[in-house]
Amino acid sequence: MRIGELARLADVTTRTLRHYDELGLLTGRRGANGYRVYDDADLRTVREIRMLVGLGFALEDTRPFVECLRAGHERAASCPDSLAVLRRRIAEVDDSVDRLHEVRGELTRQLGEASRARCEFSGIDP
Amino acid sequence: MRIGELARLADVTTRTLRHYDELGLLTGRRGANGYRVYDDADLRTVREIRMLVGLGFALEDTRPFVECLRAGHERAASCPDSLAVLRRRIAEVDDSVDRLHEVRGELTRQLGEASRARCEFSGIDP
DNA sequence: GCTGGCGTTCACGTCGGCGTCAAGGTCTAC
DNA sequence: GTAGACCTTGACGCCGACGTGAACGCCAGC
Repeated sequence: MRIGELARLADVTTRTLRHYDELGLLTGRRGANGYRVYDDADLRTVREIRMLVGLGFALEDTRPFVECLRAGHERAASCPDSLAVLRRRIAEVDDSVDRLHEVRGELTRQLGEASRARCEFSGIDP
Repeated sequence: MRIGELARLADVTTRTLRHYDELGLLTGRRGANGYRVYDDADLRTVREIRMLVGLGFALEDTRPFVECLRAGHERAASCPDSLAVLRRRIAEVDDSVDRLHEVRGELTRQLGEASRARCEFSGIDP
């Protein structure tokens, strides 16, 4: 299939697929006329990339998964490099959640103090 | 005081202060020589901005707080607009935490499936 | 043969929050 | 009077993941 059809099937734009090509992430074959030619494996790969991006991975971090698929593995995450990136991402998410909890605490503290200040100003007892 | 001293006291760069000036966020007075002139209130404002940025606010979202201080209020968060932005940010944080929990669940699911796949491949019983 | 719908490459624009020059003006100390 | 430590504006660079448009090639159907 050509780039337009793959884009429709994978629900991305052709620009996105060309971008992946530029990055060497999804380097399809070329037809005699210079057109990019893709197959079902490429569709599978794009879907994998989009799933990972949806989980917060940078495109560069999806590379091990893509290569794992290209190596013939059923599951893109089953290669050592993929697993390492996966675990790293989990650690990042945990850190983010921790930081957000701290931030949330500080935000509510600020909200409470500001509300009290407004009540005093209005002469309202909290 | 001039821009360099304020930068030192607030632990930011002069570029940062000029950037705030460009945004109209911290428009100081000008001396006879064209130099920016700041006072203690400006220092307080910069510290407020940096604190808010540390809590994930965009610079534009700090504007209500800055204006609240300029209006003479003790607490930058005690004005209606500040409170609205504050509450909105709390909601954003809650959404982010929820999304990160979902992401974390999906990540561990992927990790589990990939590990099982590797064990089957190695002939190791999980 | 020509229109329309595909495809191609090149290359700049977007968003935020500055960093990092460059080219110059100002003020102080020696 | 001159070094150097401050200040000014202007303008491009950076990061990531594309959007957007220009200018062109290819091919099917009428």
